[in-house]
Amino acid sequence: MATMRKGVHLLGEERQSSSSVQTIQRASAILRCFMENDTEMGVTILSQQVGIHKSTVSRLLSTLRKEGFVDQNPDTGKWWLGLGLLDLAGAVLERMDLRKVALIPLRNLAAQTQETVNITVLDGNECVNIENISSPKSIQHAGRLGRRTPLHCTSTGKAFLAFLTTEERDVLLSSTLLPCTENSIVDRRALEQALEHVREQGYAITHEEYEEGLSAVAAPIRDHTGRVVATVSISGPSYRMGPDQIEKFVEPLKDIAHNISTQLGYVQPKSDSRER
Amino acid sequence: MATMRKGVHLLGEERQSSSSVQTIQRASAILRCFMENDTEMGVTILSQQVGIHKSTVSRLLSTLRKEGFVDQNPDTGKWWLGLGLLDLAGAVLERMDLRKVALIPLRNLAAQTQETVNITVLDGNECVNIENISSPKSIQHAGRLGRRTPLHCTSTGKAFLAFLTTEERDVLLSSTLLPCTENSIVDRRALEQALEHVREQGYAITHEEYEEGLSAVAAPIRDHTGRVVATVSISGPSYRMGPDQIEKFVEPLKDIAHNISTQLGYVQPKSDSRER
DNA sequence: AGACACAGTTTCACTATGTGAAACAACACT
DNA sequence: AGTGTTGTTTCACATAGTGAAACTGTGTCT
Repeated sequence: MATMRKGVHLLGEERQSSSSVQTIQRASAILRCFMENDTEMGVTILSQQVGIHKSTVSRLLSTLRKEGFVDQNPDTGKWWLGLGLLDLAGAVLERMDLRKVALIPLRNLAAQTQETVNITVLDGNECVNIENISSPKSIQHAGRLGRRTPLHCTSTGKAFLAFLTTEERDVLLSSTLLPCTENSIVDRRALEQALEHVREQGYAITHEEYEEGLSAVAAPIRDHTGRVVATVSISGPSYRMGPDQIEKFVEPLKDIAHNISTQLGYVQPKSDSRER
Repeated sequence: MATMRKGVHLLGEERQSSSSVQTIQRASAILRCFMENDTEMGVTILSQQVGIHKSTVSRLLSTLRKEGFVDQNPDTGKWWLGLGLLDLAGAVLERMDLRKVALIPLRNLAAQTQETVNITVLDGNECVNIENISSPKSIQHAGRLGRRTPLHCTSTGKAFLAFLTTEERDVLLSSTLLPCTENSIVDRRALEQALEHVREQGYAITHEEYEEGLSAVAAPIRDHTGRVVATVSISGPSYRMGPDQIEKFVEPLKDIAHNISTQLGYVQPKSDSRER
């Protein structure tokens, strides 16, 4: 009673189906906490934020440091994510031939358009950025490695969704579509219509559906099985991405998507009168 | 007695100074195991490689998946590092202003030299690659994000070592210098001499000290305190990096290192007769 | 200086948490 | 059907992880 174990039982918080290891969940929560706050943090603050006793946080951090997942600033004593993470991420990236294949055409596209160019893949119901070449201009869409975006209100997301089966879409869009801006499509029916349009055109456009002032075009990349495995996108501030400008971007974008697809072994099906 | 807990006590394997959390060590070992083997792996193989019971490995993996650290190939059922790692790595990279500042000059350098260009920082007694622009040529030095290299036999390493205090060097070079090739400098005295040369020149060269056929030049980047916080390097196959070619690379390389340093707030100390 | 506040680490008793053996599934070849 | 191989789940057990409290270190008042 003097000792009342407060935070121990997380039973309340959605008991996982197949049993999970608490320590890893906690370590992960700490790492994620750094990401969310995007600053160095001390033990006490961390312990408050993640709801774990500070002595435990201290112990976890010191283990995570030994493993290279976090680092301690020798000046401030505060903690931050460690360079060991780069090593793991590098291994992930290395195994994606997609990335190697895309490198050269992507640089050309970036040079040509002077806007931010990204490659994304699908992970769960989000797009993940696996390659990012930022625009040289100072007003730019600042993408970054690993950044995740929702599917229903981004050009990349729509480029994925459009070429899935209806069943697959149903799974990915099972939760309600949250609006990100006032332009976001939140009605499932309207979305299906938009996707039909994407299929016809072979690329997807968004104007300020995800973020005010941000516009983008994306085209699908297919592998040898014909599946859409990734997307290329060009994104930038809306005032530089008007209809006429987008017009200019579309052809090079589709070309590059097709070029990369071909290198991945994709062969366009013998066209039945039009491209499909 | 029927149950004989075999692998439980790791006490033997170097008991950590301040107590460590076993579960995290194990999870980390699994992640690292993927990196070392550089392939998808099944539960059984993994359990053999890291010396943990397969049921435990299975449980750890399923937790790691929930946290996005690993992923299971739906076709093969085998495991591999997860895209969630990119997210964390992206956060690490994002906080390095160094990287933002270096971006444009680096691309120019890469375009100009047509060889692989890297930026590294120091982590423990290794260099870590935080930015890599690969050469467009098909025979190239393939750097990658997060890759670690030793200090004593790389141009980047020497560019760091040369500008540390003797005490700092003593710490970093406390273990014996292992030869990587027959050109590697393994004698501490000889290394000091080489470093003196680096200080005079303001850049470091290695010819096949780290890997047969690989040559590189590196220059130090300093921050506002004057400390060497990173290096830029150009690396490629030795046959394209002869003395005359290196000669051509040196000036642009030093320029860019200086350019980046200046952007980080470095002001060259009022030169006492020569640059120092 | 001395006293106080705050932040991080270590100790220690306690038991909840993670563990491994074994049973159970789920495939893949014969 | 039968046998081997690989992954998951169950379950009893005790180890490994936990949190309270004590301790250490550092900064900041008056």
